[in-house]
Amino acid sequence: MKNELQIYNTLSRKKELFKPLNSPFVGMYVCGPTVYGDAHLGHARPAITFDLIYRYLLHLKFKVRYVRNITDVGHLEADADEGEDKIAKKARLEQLEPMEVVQYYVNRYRENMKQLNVLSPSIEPHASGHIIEQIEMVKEIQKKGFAYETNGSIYFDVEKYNQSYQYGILSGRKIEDLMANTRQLEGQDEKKNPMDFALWKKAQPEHIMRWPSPWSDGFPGWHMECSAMGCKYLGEEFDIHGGGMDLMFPHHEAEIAQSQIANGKQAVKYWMHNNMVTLNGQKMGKSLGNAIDLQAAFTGDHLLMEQAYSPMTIRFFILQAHYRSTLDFSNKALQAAEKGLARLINAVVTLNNLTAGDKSDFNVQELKQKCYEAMNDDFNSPIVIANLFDGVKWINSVNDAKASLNSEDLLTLKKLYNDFVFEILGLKSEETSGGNDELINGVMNTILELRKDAKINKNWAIADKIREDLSKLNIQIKDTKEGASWEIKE
RNA sequence: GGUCUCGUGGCCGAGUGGUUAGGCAGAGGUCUGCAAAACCUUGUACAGCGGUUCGAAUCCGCUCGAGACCUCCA
Repeated sequence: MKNELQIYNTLSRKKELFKPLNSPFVGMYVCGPTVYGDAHLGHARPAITFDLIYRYLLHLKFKVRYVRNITDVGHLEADADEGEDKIAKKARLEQLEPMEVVQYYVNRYRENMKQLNVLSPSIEPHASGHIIEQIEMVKEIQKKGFAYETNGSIYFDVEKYNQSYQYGILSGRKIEDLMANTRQLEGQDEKKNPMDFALWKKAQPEHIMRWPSPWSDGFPGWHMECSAMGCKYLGEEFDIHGGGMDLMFPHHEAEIAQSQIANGKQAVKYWMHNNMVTLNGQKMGKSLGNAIDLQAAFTGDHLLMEQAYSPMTIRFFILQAHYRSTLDFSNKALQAAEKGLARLINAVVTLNNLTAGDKSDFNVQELKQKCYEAMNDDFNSPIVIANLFDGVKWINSVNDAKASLNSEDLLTLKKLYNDFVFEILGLKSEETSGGNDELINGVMNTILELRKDAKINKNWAIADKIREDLSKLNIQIKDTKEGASWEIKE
């Protein structure tokens, strides 16, 4: 039973057996970034979560089309500048073309993703490149009678929708509660009901990003893009739709309603939502002003950062928590992740140098089974990692000649770690600085030779001076049975 | 205010009605000329109060506390 993949479906609020609509093909759509600023630690969460899922599905030999959009139009500012697009606002402030801003942040986002070893999705569609598809979808909804026009803007009639379907099934909301609780915002007077959402917005004169439509020169409402692009690239029905929990309502709820009306069916089979990264227990978010940019985390250049943390440390840190739990950021936690990751990676290096013995002292098959069971249980990466650490003890004891593995088990173990550590968890060993520099390597080898001679001659003063002076340069000498090696410390 | 989630040892973080999570830190040890590094061993836990049960940290109720969504948000 646990040999089959179970996925927690937000829609049903329980784990379900994963059965793709058209196995072995899998369609997966994940809400991507709005490119009006740099990605922060919070953005790394869905990126890494769905990268893990993508990698595991590929590992299971599914043929996955993974679509992750770039939102470059359509998000309205909440407070000031009513109706002004986030991208357009940023552009005006910086005197740039909107698409220049988009390109700039897309490039930086991709660079961050690459650093985190996040695989590129199969398709990364821009919302601005799919205006026609969005307009067509709005037309369809209008034709079915679930949209109405006010002053050139089109709104979705939630109340009417709720008469035939259930608005709020994903987030567990009831329309009566929504009626009673939706806040009064500017511009609401165009709507029949406060909870109605915009499908198309007429652009104000100063609004730069605008497109012609049957109703007005304007831009699509921000829920439209995912419905339109998901449908275009994955079909009217597809397997997985992911995103942050904060998108559940209203964004995903609106998507469900739009697609239901436009296509006459539920678009998504499995809804998956990752939880938030928190800082001191509070959600990290751009608008909350407590976000730490990924770049700042990588360089340590931030008030809250005690040191720099490598992209792999960040990745490992995120994978050490289950994707549906909140994850609290702290220097202590990051430092723990950094050391734990080093231990794991070192063990893999050790493993690859091990030689087989005649007998096996460990049950490698059982370990392998446990790793797959953990992944099959709704992608439980923390359990996978815990299992891998159990194996680290084995690896080290074999390395210390305190135990042995026969050739078959050793081969299985090597494949297991290669598969899980690198392919599935997507970790990679980060080359220690200087390791590729021929000049430094040559100099260091000479120095270590001299120190070795000094030690043979019991000239401890020289040996220790070399060690201490190098240490001041953040070069750490490691004496082992096999001789000395060196490493540049952070 | 409404809806929902969570509360695990010094820190992060899994999980389960009865059996060691794991990592980091701390302590002890091996190695070493001494260190460091590495490796080994290892204690401390399930917010509080009731209830169900042979047995609950795990199920139910209440209390307290934290958070998310209801508005842009990963």
